Amino acid sequence: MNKSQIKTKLTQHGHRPTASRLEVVDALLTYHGHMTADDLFEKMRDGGSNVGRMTVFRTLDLLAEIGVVRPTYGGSGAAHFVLLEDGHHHHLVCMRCSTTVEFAECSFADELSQQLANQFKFRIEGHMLEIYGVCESCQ
Amino acid sequence: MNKSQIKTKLTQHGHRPTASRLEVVDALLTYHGHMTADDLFEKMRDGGSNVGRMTVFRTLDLLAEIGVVRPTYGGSGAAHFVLLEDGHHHHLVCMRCSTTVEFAECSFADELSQQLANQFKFRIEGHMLEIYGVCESCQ
DNA sequence: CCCAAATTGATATAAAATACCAGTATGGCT
DNA sequence: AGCCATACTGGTATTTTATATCAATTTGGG
Repeated sequence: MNKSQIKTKLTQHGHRPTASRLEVVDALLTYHGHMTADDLFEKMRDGGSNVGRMTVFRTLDLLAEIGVVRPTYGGSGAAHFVLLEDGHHHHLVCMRCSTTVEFAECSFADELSQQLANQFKFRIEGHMLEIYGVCESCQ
Repeated sequence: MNKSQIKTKLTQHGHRPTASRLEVVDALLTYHGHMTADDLFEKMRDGGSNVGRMTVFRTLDLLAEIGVVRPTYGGSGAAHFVLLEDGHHHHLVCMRCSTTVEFAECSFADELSQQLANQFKFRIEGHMLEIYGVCESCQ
């Protein structure tokens, strides 16, 4: 998912692709997610941006609402946001040190998606597969 | 995963299955997860328990470390803990209102697990599949 | 039974998220 | 183009959530 696709998605959902919001999107794409709202805010500020902290929080919430990012809990007391490229994201996370590595392979089947959509009357838009384990250095 | 299995798992990892910890486990099993640490603490307190807030937090962290529960972010500012029955958990969550429904079907393949374990040198112990969408009443 | 080590829980502190609100920018409208 | 209602912004204050600290207590091995 690139910037212009996200911009379109904002518009489609009735939200304005304002300069501030697009700065947040740029920062997300640059740092490739997996950061807390405050981390992102600080990176942006350090990079010369004037976007306020509140706007970063609100924009991330908004992006979560339209399926661009998804908050996860890394065990650090703050939500981490991951970018849902093409609507999904998969990673391996260490149960001890929270080290996280992403991977592309996905075994989520279309038929399961369809079945769940029918059964629970949800419109399905994406998914995240999070695998837990213990990394090499924590074993 | 029942109480005695969790008790065994605590011992195996070198932790004591103390009365306080087992009270937390009982509460988790009773309310079937999907609660914040404070929610659980209050339920326990209301139920007559004298276990302290800190112990609830610490026990949940401990249980997360040994793979019994997993924190997720429900968009409420606090981590929600889900019980990983048999090491895994699958649910559908609404991107608008955060309504969550669980389901049993799982398409996570053993071969993918093996492949990831080899590739990243992780010892894999469980997973969570979180599917995003919009629920019937939010559509 | 005793002791070292683990655990507990109250309080204090820090960190994260939200509420609020006045000011600003935006898009639709004439 | 200019006006207006509405969306958005960003600072500060507040609330909520999580962690650190530490004395007291409990636990299991010897």
